[in-house]
Amino acid sequence: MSEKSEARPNVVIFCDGGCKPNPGAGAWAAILRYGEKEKELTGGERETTNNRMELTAVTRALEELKVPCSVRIVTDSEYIANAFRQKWIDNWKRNGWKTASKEPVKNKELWVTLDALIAKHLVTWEWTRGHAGHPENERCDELATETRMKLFGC
Amino acid sequence: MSEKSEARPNVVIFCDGGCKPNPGAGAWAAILRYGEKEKELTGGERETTNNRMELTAVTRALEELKVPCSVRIVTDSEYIANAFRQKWIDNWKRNGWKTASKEPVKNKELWVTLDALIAKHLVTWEWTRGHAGHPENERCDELATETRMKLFGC
RNA sequence: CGACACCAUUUCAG
DNA sequence: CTGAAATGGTGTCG
Repeated sequence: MSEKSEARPNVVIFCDGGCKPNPGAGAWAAILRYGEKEKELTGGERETTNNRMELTAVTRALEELKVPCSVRIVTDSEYIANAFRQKWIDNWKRNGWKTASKEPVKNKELWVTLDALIAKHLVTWEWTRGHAGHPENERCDELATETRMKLFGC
Repeated sequence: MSEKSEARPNVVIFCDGGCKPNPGAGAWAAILRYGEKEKELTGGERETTNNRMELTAVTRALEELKVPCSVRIVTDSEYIANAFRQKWIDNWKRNGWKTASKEPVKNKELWVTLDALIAKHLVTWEWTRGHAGHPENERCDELATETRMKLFGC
């Protein structure tokens, strides 16, 4: 009910990423929804991991937003959702990007980029179980698979 | 070209196993080829799994060999082929028969038996995709199905 | 130890 | 085409 959030456009982002094999040829996809408008984004990399693709999907989607928004992000990656919902990332930043077991956090550059994008918006995270019939999640899955096949023939 | 391998008879083993339903009534079959000679083996169990039948097929075939041989084993089970080609079994032995995800390896007794048999021979593994027209693989498939029907009527 | 995701093969059912 | 079981692997975190 704050004046701040009322001023922001409401956007929903669905995203997914995959890799075949893992690690290997990967692809990602995202759907941005703003009112009646929808945009689909997708891309791939020849040598990557499943988690990097999941991170890339969110990041690329957020990069589309030109003004501060209220964003609901729907992902099936607990790796990503928990990093923000359970504040893992706050701990990482606090202690020099080390995990709870003192190992360096993987994919740090991607996390830093994502974290900076997140800061511009009012973000709520929603986790949905993969392959459980969620329409937009399944659409992203298909899109990413399609992209991977187009780009890498597998 | 080593004297060791020249001394060994050259044998080829084709094998397959199945289960209907899975788990349930299963059967296996193997073809041993040594020069012009061929022997067919088959058997079944009332309550088993697909993978146990695949393992049993190889094991029973190897048990026929009375002297150390050069053996080419042709299977459509990546479960079995990878256990040896990708050295899964070495890892299992190293860390107390736990899988990569710390679960106990299934069918351990069968693996141990098979591993001991393997050690007596010079074995090369060949994987062939199931139901892809490989004549001996299809023959084994037929044989096993026949056995399952004879023994369990299904 | 737990969780999620990604992937491979086989075996079946409809 | 749609399911599920039997088995394995990696990517990542608490």
